[in-house]
Amino acid sequence: MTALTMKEAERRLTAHLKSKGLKVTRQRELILESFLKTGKHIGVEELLLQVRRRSPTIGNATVYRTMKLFVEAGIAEERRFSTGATLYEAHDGDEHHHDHLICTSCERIFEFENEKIEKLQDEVAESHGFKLTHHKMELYGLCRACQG
Amino acid sequence: MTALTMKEAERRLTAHLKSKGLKVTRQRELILESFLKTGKHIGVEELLLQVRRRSPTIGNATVYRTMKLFVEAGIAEERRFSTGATLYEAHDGDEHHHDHLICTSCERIFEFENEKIEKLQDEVAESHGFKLTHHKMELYGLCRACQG
DNA sequence: TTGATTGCAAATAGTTTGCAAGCTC
DNA sequence: GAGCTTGCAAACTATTTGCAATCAA
Repeated sequence: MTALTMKEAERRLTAHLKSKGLKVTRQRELILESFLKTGKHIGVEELLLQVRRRSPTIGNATVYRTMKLFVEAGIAEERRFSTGATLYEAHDGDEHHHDHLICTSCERIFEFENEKIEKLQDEVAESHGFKLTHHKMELYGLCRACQG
Repeated sequence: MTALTMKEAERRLTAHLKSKGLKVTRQRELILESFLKTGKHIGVEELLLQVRRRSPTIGNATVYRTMKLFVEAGIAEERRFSTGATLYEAHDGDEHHHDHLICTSCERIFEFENEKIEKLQDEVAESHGFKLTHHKMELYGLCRACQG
């Protein structure tokens, strides 16, 4: 899984902004940096805290708006797990899709890839006449550490 | 996929209530009836409308509380699709789990079962040391009718 | 009777929106 | 300078909670 680099992310962002007549702002760059730095599955609240360390007056609306922009720009993906709040993760953009294992006790989230499952999903979709665009698979249970 | 009958649902509900020292009330029975009658994937708001036709003063909090109870009693399952609000569906309770195909255009939801996928999921979980309790799989795309 | 339950209203969590002031191009 | 953006506060949506009155066992 190739990680999304800052360089590549900036490229996508500026391209997207330009194509929409939007602007590069200090806030957008700050949020992008914090977002990429903080790794997997970050929520708006946590991201806001990160960003405010460097720019204390930033508003939460800005972060919400910016994360949507990142999704449109192909930088971030939105995830809504059972736990309520929306989390974002960096969108690497290669063909390898990954899914999630979620511990219902400690709430930690692990990732996995499985090509066989992906293939079966395609088959299922096809047999129902569906043209698939994306999917979500989440396995819930107890992780090793929480099985006591 | 055996449908959940009213009789079976009532049995599960009274059993659950008894085991917890809770009570059978008019509201709980009304909500149960409306819930089972209305078929797949109903949200609290819609359910509330149904129930209020027969008992106009029922409060939404009661419906929320009752649906949680139904989940605990093994009568209902909670589903959070990408579309925001939580939907409930009847929990048949046999071993066959089903997943969803969701049309991103008309928002219709189709169901499917696939044992091979389930088996692979178990393998994945095991290889990560997880003890699985449940899962969610949603395939998004265009249904036959929406492919033009 | 007694404790669970209800309806209501107020509270909360997460997110969105309106707007005047401030930036970016 | 034009118009996009921001921060703030208020609005909104979905859900939860406190509480006095009511109901089931």
